[in-house]
Amino acid sequence: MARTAPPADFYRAAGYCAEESVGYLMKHIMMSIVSQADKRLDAHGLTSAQWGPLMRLKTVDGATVAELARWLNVDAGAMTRLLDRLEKKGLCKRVRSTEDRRVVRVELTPDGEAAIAEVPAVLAEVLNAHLAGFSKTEWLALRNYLRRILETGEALREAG
Amino acid sequence: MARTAPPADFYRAAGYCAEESVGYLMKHIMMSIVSQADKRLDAHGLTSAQWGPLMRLKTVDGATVAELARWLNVDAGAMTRLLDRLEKKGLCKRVRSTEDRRVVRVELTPDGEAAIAEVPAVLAEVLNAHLAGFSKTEWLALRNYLRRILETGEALREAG
DNA sequence: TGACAATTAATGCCTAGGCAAGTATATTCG
DNA sequence: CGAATATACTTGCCTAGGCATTAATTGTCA
Repeated sequence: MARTAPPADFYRAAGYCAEESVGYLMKHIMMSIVSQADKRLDAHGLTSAQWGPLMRLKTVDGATVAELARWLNVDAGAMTRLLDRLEKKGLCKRVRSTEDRRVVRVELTPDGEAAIAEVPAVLAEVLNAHLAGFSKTEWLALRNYLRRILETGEALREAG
Repeated sequence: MARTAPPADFYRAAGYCAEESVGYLMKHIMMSIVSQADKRLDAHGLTSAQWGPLMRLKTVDGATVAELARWLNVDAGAMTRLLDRLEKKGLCKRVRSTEDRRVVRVELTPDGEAAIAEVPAVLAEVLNAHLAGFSKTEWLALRNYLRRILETGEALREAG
């Protein structure tokens, strides 16, 4: 395992200011992105939480509940209930596996495929709108920063 | 109103890849930060959603429900229920205003003040841990990028 | 083989947010 | 003054996630 860098020293308990925290900024950016995407996806009968598993099913049809939950980094119970709602709307269906009878495979229905048709366009549009004014160099730098933070966060979780 | 830059052109519907999206990256970074902070704040009986209003009350004691909701960018109904839970735990109390009887002022109790004593240290620690390996220049650049995106997002909301 | 452990899904109970409708109070204007 | 309007919560109903427990099934190993 690669040795990890020591923690940074940018924030301190005394005089901590929310508006200067990258956490505060990212939280509010995400709220903006999600609400914009929700507004546009509402017309297709989807919420921002629902297109995730459907999009995953588009590339990995027959994925299991556990796989979807891991992929989206959510609880298995939450995924069960999310699939309940999607199945009730007829966008996917569950099929008990015959090889391993514990496993449930999830399949996209034609209605489900239709529902997610516009999702990539909506996401691209919303992201591009939020990145107005960014040069390609800046965008790449931002993406690298974010990737590094995410890797550090994953290392933190593994370290406990 | 300042003229806004045209949307960027970094993402496209065809071949859209979640892992390359700054939205996906920020979402998972926030999940990591929140879960780390939650783990540490659990010892003080707080959740990540609960320290927000309490910290705001520390600087603006007697803030109204509407002010707290605006500050945290959440629904007024959600704030009402969050305060229900905080009040039940004895961390704050509601006082009906006498000047304007529609208004409810929220005040921090001694238990509430004690509960948030460690919050700034926890937040600083979690953020610094996630920023391990960042130079001060990189951190400032990241913060600027995030601020610009947030401003663009707010302009989008106002524009509708 | 048979007890034990591990895995998969599902369920109950909790916190939590969005939206819409309702209630109480305050303000504005004819 | 009095009706219309606006504001400040509150509540109900929905989606949504975390944690703990349970049931069914599979794998392991003595």
